[in-house]
Amino acid sequence: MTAAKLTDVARAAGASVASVSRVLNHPDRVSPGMRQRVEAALASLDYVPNWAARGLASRRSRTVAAIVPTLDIAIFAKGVQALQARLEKAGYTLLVACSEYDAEKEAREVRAFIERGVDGLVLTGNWHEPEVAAMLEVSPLPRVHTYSYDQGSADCCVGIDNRKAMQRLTRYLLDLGHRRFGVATSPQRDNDRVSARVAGVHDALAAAGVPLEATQIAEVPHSIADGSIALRSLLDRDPRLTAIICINDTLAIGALAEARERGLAVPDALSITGFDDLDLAAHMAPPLTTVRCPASELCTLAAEQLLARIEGAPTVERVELKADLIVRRSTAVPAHPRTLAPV
Amino acid sequence: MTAAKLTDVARAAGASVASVSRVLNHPDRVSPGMRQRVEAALASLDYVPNWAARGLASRRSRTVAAIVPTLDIAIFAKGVQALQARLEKAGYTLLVACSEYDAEKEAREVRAFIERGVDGLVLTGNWHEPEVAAMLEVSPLPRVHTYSYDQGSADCCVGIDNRKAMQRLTRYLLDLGHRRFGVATSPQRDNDRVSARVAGVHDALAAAGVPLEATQIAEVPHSIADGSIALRSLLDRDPRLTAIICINDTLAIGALAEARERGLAVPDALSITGFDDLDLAAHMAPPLTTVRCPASELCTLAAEQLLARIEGAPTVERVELKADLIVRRSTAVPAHPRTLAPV
DNA sequence: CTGTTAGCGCTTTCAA
DNA sequence: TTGAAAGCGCTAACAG
Repeated sequence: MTAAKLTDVARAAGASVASVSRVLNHPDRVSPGMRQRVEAALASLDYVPNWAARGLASRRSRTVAAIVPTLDIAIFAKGVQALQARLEKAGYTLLVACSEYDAEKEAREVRAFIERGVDGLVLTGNWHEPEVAAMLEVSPLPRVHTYSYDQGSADCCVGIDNRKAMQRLTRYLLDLGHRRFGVATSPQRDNDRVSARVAGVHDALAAAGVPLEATQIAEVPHSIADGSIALRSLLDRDPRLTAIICINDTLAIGALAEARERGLAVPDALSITGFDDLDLAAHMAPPLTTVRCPASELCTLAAEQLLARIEGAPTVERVELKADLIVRRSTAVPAHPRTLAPV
Repeated sequence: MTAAKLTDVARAAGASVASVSRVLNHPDRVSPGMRQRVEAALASLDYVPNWAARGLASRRSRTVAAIVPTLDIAIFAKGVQALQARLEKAGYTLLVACSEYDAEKEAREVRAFIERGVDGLVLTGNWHEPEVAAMLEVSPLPRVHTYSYDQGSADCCVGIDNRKAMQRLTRYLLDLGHRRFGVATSPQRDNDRVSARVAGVHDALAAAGVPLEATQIAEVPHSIADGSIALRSLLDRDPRLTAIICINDTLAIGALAEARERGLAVPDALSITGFDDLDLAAHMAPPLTTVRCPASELCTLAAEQLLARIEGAPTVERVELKADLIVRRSTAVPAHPRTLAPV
């Protein structure tokens, strides 16, 4: 027994395929009697629409694609989860791909999704290979950039102001009395979130007249272990550091582990901060001071913006979510604050 | 300028649409000269195939769907990541949905994906709503069940033997001298991985003649905080517990945090174990004793099995991966071992 | 090796 | 309100 198609339903209901199609897509344009007969036939035949045929005829796929760097970082996994949930509610399905922080791979994936005929695209960050913009120029597609808010973005973006948030965090550390900082970061290249965060540190430090040498910055990959490595190299270069700013919680967790390993008490001997506020952050030993990146809300909003655009909303909205500073117990007044003029 | 279609390319290349289609799909069945001309035309026209049309005509979507409970648990996010990577390599795209541990929602999603015309389905676990089997009976679809290995499964499954692994872990604890256990688990209902793990604990304990009352089992939801709650209720009911078996690392991390909160030294005063071996596990304080669930390998393999089945491999393979016990520093000999006959 | 052609299953004018 | 019919863009017989 092969799957029933529209003609079968039409025959069973004593109607035309057009009418059946109508009760499926525009039930209001059909008389109640007809609707009833057709619905009965639909049900009795276990009718299942063919997506490809529908897509071909209607030139819409009811599919949205998201490209994130990786799903192996909770903040993105959580975002995809939220995206999927919201999109599903609207009858859309979500395609996912990972760029692995490779701008060229991202561009290839964008191309593949365009071919694939998706109705919309969710991208991570505002910076992409120029080729991406070019492709989207040729086949204009509703799209939204997520996670970072960029006032100047030509497209719709919903995210946080990473730079500002990091300025705030740095200032908090400065206020605590810290003057010797180390920063542990993932590669800044092609990553506007990360580079904005590092810029935020520079901003705040420069404003306070506190120097930050190149040797006080460790750029490492993305794993927890890399956080440990970063702390190690930072401390090896300058054991007098009193505060380590990690550009995300993952790195911070690694740094915390390394500090423990070295017998360095956090926060008494060393303050460590993260960024993102993963569920984990609150459960570390000690609980991590960090900045909350509201991934779920952010992506839910992004999905809504995208949906609106797909259904024809003309405006390009840029939405900034706030990124609160969450002070917990991984930060404190430095053990031996150098006596300096207040900032 | 609207997108070029096959007929345009054919005209430009002075060939028939069939030939163009051939160089696209079966380049080997075409003469080199023809291929060259067509490829030139393809390139000069920036030809992009229409996925829906292709799917409709070929009755294949080159799309695979995966349903996982959530992406908010690293082990699943990592699996989806691996799935996507392997599938992408084979020219397939991945659709993702989350069941949120709701068997009925999972069934609805299966239905939606069948409608959607996916070529294959990746499911989590071996247990599903009966309706799922029924639907897959009606529209037979290559599918693979992941994470748990079940000898008796009628379908292809690739996973670990959760029960056996947990028996092993429990025996290890028993050998250490523990006799008073608590187990922290997520809901067992509709979840064969979890229930198998709990069964494994029962097996090993029963074999050793060590009792496990209902009060020694705390069933909580899935978050880290729930792990803390579980430990709290377990200890409140019986402060003499010396070992807490958490059915996954997430719960264990919560338990660890709670132990710390209560001033209970791990492992000296209390041993705690996890399951999964998330990246995190090794970086906890103390590093977590756990069982490794090789999510990436597992899902890569699952993707390959599925691909093989889609391309026509007839056999149903069941693949068991080994789940190693990873002993770290969250477990030790109990502080006050009761003197009992050796197990 | 190449071209002709008949669909794939559905949506959507256009008439009735 | 309903139906007939013309595609949507592509693949895969089939014939040459």
